[in-house]
This record gives sequence, structure tokens and C-alpha cells, in this order.
Amino acid sequence: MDKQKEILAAALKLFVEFGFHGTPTSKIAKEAGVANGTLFHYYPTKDDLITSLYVSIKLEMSAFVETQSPKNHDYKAQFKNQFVNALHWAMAHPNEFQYVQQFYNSPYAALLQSEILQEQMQKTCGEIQLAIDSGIVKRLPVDYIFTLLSSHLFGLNQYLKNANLPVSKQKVVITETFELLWDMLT
Amino acid sequence: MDKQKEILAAALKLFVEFGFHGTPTSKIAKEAGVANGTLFHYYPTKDDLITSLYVSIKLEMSAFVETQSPKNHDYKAQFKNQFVNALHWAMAHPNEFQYVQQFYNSPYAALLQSEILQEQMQKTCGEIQLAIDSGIVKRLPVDYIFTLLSSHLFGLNQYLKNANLPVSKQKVVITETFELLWDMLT
DNA sequence: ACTTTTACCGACTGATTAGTCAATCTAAAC
DNA sequence: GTTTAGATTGACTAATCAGTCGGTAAAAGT
Repeated sequence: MDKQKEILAAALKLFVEFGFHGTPTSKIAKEAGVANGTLFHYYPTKDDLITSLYVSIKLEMSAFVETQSPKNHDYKAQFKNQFVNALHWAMAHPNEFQYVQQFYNSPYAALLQSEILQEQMQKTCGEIQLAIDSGIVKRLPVDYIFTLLSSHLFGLNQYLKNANLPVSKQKVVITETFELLWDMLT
Repeated sequence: MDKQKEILAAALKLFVEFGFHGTPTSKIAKEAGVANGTLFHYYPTKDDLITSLYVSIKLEMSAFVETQSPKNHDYKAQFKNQFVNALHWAMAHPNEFQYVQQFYNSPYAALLQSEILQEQMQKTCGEIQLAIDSGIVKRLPVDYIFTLLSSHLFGLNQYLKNANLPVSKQKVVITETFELLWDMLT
């Protein structure tokens, strides 16, 4: 693993455990096994590291969901795949998902303006719009549906994290939740 | 307003704007119009201030929801009142609600063990359990239903904050969302 | 009246921190 | 073989910050 990735991995681990406030750059560098200066070679400021880590994680997650969810003309199957895969990723990467929430609900989120992430969100919203136009999904504001989907994702993740179910049971709950959600939206 | 409340108000404003990391205790004291030492007279450490602020906000919110939602033997009306009132409070106190999210998703949440808050959560879960036992709500894990309700609350709040609707329209959306949610759970 | 406790002040400090910089290393290009 | 550009180092610093402390004023208790 190259040093830049080591730095991101170390930052993720420490930020999730101790928060932005509680983790000095020096500790990140030490955890990553690089010199202090190396960190600032790749990320000119701590804020830069914090936002870059967020973007990097979001892109990783989207890449996973996209590759695992084959294009499908059945809207329900399409959304279900994406929902299920996003949850599987979240369960398999608890630190990463926790960081996304931590960052998103912190004032750092305001600093961020990433065209790539915005583009990605608009792509999802576009798919929702298509499902609405085809008459399958209720005629509600796209942003609203997007929010409901996200909330369920976060909420279900939280529940699964606390309720230590066996993986097989987890998959059942995930599927059932999606069915409830889909009924609600159609 | 007494000095202790001034300190909490100042801390809220600054934490939401600049984060835990970005707001020194000295700035909080200045914003509150008190001396540096006074802050530490009431809150022995910064961590203490951060968690106390969270508890204080949660209690305020619960108090509002409780007083505004009269005891009701119709489960649906009871949950609807609580859901609607919680949202109204959130819309009327955006900083407070933002802080709750910020704190809850940060590592500070792990530091907190407040019996009062835990008691409060168990009370809500008890009400859910009653609704399940009576056969009105689907036989799902209580934690799961609680999580779904909370997620919707957070999600809908986020949507309403972004989509600047007139208050009348807001109320319609809130009611409709609850109906969707209730249909899903029954 | 007097004693004790509590509220409040603000200058002060030891420790910590983000970020710098001059020097060294590496490896590819010419 | 030499040059060059980027990667890497770690000692260093100026600034900042959480928390202290000795002291004053005002309640509260007796």
C-alpha cells in the first residue's frame, strides 16, 4: 500500500475513534508509518485531509454499489439491488460508513463542494425521476424520495450494527425492509 | 438569562458553526459574555460542556413533545402527535437539532451515559411494544421500529430544511409522511 | 454580625498542535 | 553519468488552547 493510502487509512481509524478534535496530525502520521512532513506533502492542510477522506470513501462505496448492481430495466429490481448492496457495503465497512455520517453531520460538510459527488447524486435522482415518470413510484418530489431512501439506509444500518444478528438473518431483514419501503413509495 | 444558560447558548451557536474542533473555550466564554474561568466553574472540562449541552437539548425537546402530545388511547393519534410535534420542534430549533445530529454521530456520543435519556428512550420503546402487543403495529423488533421512526424524523427534517416550503405546505408533507410511515408499520 | 459557601473574574502556563523548511533520498529521463 | 523532479524526512516554531489559581464580591446560613 502506498503512503498516501496509509495516511487515509490511519486518518479514518483515528478520526472515527477520537474525532477530528481528538486526533492530531502527528498521531495520524505515526499511525501511518510516515514522517510528519509527508502527510502535508499529500494534504496541504488538515481540513484538506478530512474532506479528501470523505470524498475517497464515498467514491469507493459508489463504485462498489455500481459494479454490483447490474443495469436493469425493472425499476424495482434496480433500486433493490442498489439498496441491498449499499447496506452490504456499509456492514462490511463500519468505520468508513461511520466516518461518512460523522463528516456529513459536522460543519466540515459545508466546506465541501465536489462536482463528482454532486454528479453522482444527480444520477441517482435522475433514476428516481424516471421511476416516477413511468408511474411506478408515487408522484412525490425527487429530493423527498431520495431523503427517505437515505434515511432508511442509515437507520437500518444502525439497527443491524446494534442487533448482532447472524448474516443470514441480516439479509432477510434487509430484504424485508426494502419491500416495506417499496410498498410505501409505490 | 443566567450565565450558565448564556454559556450553553454560546456553545451551541459556535459548535454548530465551527465544530468541536474549531471552537476554543475562550471563544465560547467571550460569546457568552463571561470570564474564562466562569465556564470552567460550571463545566469542569470541555467534554463535560459538550455532553451537558446535548443532554440539555434532548431534555428540552422531550419536554416540548410531551407537553404538546396529550395522553391518548388511540395509538395512531398518539404516535402521530409525537412525530408531528418532534418535527415542529426541530423546524423551530434548527441549531439545536443540528447539534443533536452532530453530537450523536461523533465519537463524543460514546462518552455519554445518561440515565435520564436512557429512561426516556425506554419509555418510547415501551409505547411501541404496547402498540405491537395490541396487534396494531407489525410484530417487528422494537429497536427496529424505533430506529425507523428516528431515521424518518431526521430525514424529513433534512428535506424540509432544504426545500424552503411555506409553513402550510410543510404541515401537509409532515402529515403525509406520517401516514406513509404508519401504513408501512401496520 | 460573622462565617461559610458559592459565583465570578482574568491573567497566567505548560503542553500541544498545525504547518514549515532545508536537507536527503529515489528513480526515471536524457 | 548527470540532471531533474518529485518523494520523504524529522527537527523546529509560532501560535493556540484547555484548564489553573489566587483573589474579590455577593449570597446564604447560623
